[in-house]
Amino acid sequence: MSFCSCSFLSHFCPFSLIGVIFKFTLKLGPHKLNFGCSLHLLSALLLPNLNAPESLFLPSMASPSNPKTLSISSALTDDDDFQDPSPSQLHLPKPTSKIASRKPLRPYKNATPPTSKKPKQYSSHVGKENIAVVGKCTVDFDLGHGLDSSRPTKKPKQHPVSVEKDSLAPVVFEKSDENGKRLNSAHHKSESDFEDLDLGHGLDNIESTIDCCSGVKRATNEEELKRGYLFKSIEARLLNSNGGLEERKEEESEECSELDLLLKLCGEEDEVYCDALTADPHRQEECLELDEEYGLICCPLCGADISDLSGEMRLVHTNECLDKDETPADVVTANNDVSIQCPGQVLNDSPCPKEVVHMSPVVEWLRNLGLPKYEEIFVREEIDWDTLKSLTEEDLFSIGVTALGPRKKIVNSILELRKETAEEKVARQDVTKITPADAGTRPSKLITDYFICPVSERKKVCATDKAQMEVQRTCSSASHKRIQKKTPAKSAKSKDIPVWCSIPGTPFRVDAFKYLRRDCSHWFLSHFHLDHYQGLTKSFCHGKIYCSSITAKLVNLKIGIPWDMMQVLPINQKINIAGIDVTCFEANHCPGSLIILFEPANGKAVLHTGDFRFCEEMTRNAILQTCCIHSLILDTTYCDPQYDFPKQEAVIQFVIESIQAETFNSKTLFLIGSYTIGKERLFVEVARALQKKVYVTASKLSILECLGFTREEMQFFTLNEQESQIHVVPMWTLASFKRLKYVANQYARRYSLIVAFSPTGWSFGKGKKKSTGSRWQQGTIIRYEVPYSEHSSFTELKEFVKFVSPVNIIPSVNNRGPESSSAMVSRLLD
DNA sequence: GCGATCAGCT
DNA sequence: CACAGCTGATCGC
Repeated sequence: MSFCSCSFLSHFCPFSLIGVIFKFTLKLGPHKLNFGCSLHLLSALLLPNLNAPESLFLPSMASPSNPKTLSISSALTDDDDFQDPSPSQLHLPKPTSKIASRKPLRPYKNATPPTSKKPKQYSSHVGKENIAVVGKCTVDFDLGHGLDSSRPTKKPKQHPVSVEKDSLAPVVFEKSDENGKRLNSAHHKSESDFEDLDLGHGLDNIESTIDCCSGVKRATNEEELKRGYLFKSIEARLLNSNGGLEERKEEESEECSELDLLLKLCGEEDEVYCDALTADPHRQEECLELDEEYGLICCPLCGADISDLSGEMRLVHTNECLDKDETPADVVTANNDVSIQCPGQVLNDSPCPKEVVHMSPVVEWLRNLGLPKYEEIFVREEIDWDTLKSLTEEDLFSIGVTALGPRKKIVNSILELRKETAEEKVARQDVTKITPADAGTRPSKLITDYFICPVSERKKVCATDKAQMEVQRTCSSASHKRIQKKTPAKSAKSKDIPVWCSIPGTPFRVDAFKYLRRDCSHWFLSHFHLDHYQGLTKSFCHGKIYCSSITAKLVNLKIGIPWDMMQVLPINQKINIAGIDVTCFEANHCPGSLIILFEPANGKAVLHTGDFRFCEEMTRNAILQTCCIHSLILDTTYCDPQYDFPKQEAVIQFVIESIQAETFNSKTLFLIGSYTIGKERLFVEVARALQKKVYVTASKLSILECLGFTREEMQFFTLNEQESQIHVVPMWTLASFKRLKYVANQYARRYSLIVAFSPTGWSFGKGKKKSTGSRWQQGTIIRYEVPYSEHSSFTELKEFVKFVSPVNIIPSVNNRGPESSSAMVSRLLD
């Protein structure tokens, strides 16, 4: 059944010697791997002075339709045509290997949240210590220092460009009823409908490395924190240090200064106070009850009765009114009906909220801090907003807030309030200085921001500056639009929120921590990669963070966000958050990555893919099969036909075989690149196939412990670098030969050859060879770029779009505006 | 000195 | 180019 995979021969053998290939079957653990037997002999003869050709002759991607088939190029033919195998290529059955048919990794359900610590002086960066350990060096060398002087510039990945929804050419798909999958009327399923679905075919059944553990527990064993390397880690320092709570100062002061504008634009002094910050559904119910008690609440823009909406949904409603600009569009009303907004309606003419909802700002504030249990104490002690600001830690202790955590939290927040009060004064002075000309170009803020300012604060602001009336008059003509910020953006936080970070019809944001605002209290994090959680710090106080169990563990471990700020989202199970149905699916990107389905009351479901790699299992998911997606926020990282890289299995197989070909030489060191999280599957499968341990650093192990590997899988990792010649290292250490040489020097005594694997989809881009790997060599260092991608290939993107058949597609990567957006969408629909 | 942020780089 | 992230400079406290 097994056939020789001779591809790697060409790496090490002179052409003249590759003519004859003997075959043998090598048994390793559960796998049979077959290699040309001449390989070992020839390679041994040639080492260490390798003189290999540039190209690789490797098994091509297994055909999707027949994963058992590998296309193997002739040893004497440069495999430059991966995508279009030449007729001369042999098509042989794939060796019986678990890789292709193996069940993906299962999570280790009982994994204890790790408590990694590492000495600060050892390394200040995750992964950097790897090299130090690897090299057993006694000197502190830094691979990042001055190794490469020529550094090309790079644009930021995501430009915070606001893309108007309208500018994204809506794509209308034919709704197919094929296999009952997509029906025009299959909209907005009820809870019971979903209960009837066969979830057995959902992603629950997909075994994966990125499965979530349910029931996340807080780091339970405090003792573990204090032991060994875990104690002094950067993570520990993050956890232990006190963070400042400054980041909202500017926003707060702005909100309060601009609050007057809105109130005056409304032409009334009435107070509206909506609970916009709580993530607690009970609280929203309370808010609603209060509203009803006092009467109607209308949208200040369109005048619709929004009394029946929750505070959150009122925000959504009014934001959408603002977003609609002059284009008549649907607006969510209290009855979830669709109404037409009056074009050009200005605030001056807008009906204002008629009644006031009084809720103690102190109670509100406590709830926002996640400390509702102290409400009773504060009410009993008759602490009002002003008194609150003068409370000291001793005061808190004396009234019964004895627990250290909450007390500190309250003290920090009070300090912040004091600062805000001071800044409000400054802000008010600033407003008085704005000339009408300035005001016309003033930056904006959501009208809904005004709903969340505590009544007492608003009163204060209202009572002051008459000059604001001037500003209001100037602004009113454009007041139905978002006004520009009054000062140039200092940071991303004050920039416009990209369209792919907001979920239309909901008050939710996804991966939008760079754009923290007070108008949102539901922050979704699709996965734990820097470009998605950037802006999230341990001083985060803008509401609740929603993410997978694995992501929550990492957020807690690496950033220090307390568990009570996070809510773990279940997989394949619909839950209700702030009145909106939310269902999560595994994204097949990195461990813990999620695709999130939002089903707002307006019936326009939004599917946010986060970063994802489409796989066939997704098409078998009953919920995705039946739900009509209105907007698809899509990971368009590789939205270009040139990125048609192979399946992960094929690349894994290539790496396994490449390593296998060399393991006879005990003086070969294999390095596999990895991100903080990501690429785990590659080195786990290598370990499994070769039945060898892989060396990881303590820091990396602490992360791996979060990822839900089984006990069996965890045993593939070792902290003893002597125990394995396969080492997992940060990707950046493999970025250049210069760095690799540095590593090689550290290993000079033990290893005569370094073979590094850099797994990334970019190795398949323009000007790259279309193969499962490109091989580069300098002396005794061999560097493979293997197109192991955790994003969807272009083909997969097209398949996914076809499967989902959305009305709108919103590209979330490389989206620099309407032009690039529609170009990507067009490519996907071609 | 520390944390947060950003630009510049691979 | 960009994946994801490292590094040093700077700022504010």
